[in-house]
Amino acid sequence: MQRAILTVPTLTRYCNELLILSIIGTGKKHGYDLARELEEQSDGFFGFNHGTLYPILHKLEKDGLIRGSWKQEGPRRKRKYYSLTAEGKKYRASLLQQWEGFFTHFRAIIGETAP
Amino acid sequence: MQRAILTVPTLTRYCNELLILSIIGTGKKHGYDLARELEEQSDGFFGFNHGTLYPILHKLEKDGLIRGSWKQEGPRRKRKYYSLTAEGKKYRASLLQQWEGFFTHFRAIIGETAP
DNA sequence: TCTCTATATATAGAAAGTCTACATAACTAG
DNA sequence: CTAGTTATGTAGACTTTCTATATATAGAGA
Repeated sequence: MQRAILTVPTLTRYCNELLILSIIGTGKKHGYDLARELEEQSDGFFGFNHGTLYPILHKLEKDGLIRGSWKQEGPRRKRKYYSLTAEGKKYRASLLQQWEGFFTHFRAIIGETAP
Repeated sequence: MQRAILTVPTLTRYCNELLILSIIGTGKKHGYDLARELEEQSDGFFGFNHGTLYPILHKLEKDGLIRGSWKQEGPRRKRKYYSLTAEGKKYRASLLQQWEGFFTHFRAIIGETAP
């Protein structure tokens, strides 16, 4: 059997990427806004450190999965907005599929969570 | 809201612990056997490197979550068998609960996986 | 007997990735 | 005009896994 990319050791990284790609997928976002939306949508459960978020965004952009463009806003303020590329959409779909596999296998081993 | 311990950054570690505690929970196991069972039960999806597994077992033992005891087997062969302590059972239950919370929030953000 | 493979435990150092803290700057409300 | 929020970014510490190596027993096959 082919070993999944979403094994436990790489889990953190792929989960972060999936969260980011999913939120960007709902419309153009800049980094700071993205972190806030993640926190709001999860009732504070998830939260990116900025020192974690920005390097991941840079990496995703370098890999061609998202496209960033600076936008002048106000007289001096600039924000960098990101959107998914076609490759990014494919990548997100593959991560979702991997996630399903992970969840199924993981759940089978850890058992049910009845109280 | 109280921040969960099973956030994305700590996910890998807690997943590994949960897998280990779950398999040990089904009966006394030694390390090598544990790795094999994990691989078999997940159809090869999961697999521990030995360099990862043994340090985790030592840490869990040091923290009083599992108890290890050497057992003479054959004339010269020794194996170290592990079993869950009462504290380990509680810890596993808390990890399971955290996992549920994680999954619910994560799924809400990444959306459905329809093809 | 000898050799190769599997079983079994363990550790050292490399590699990957996140976290904390800091740096910079503009906007906003009082 | 000052304090807090918005906004992006980097450096270095820290945590954890991964790869590779070391050691030793058991069993199968030539």
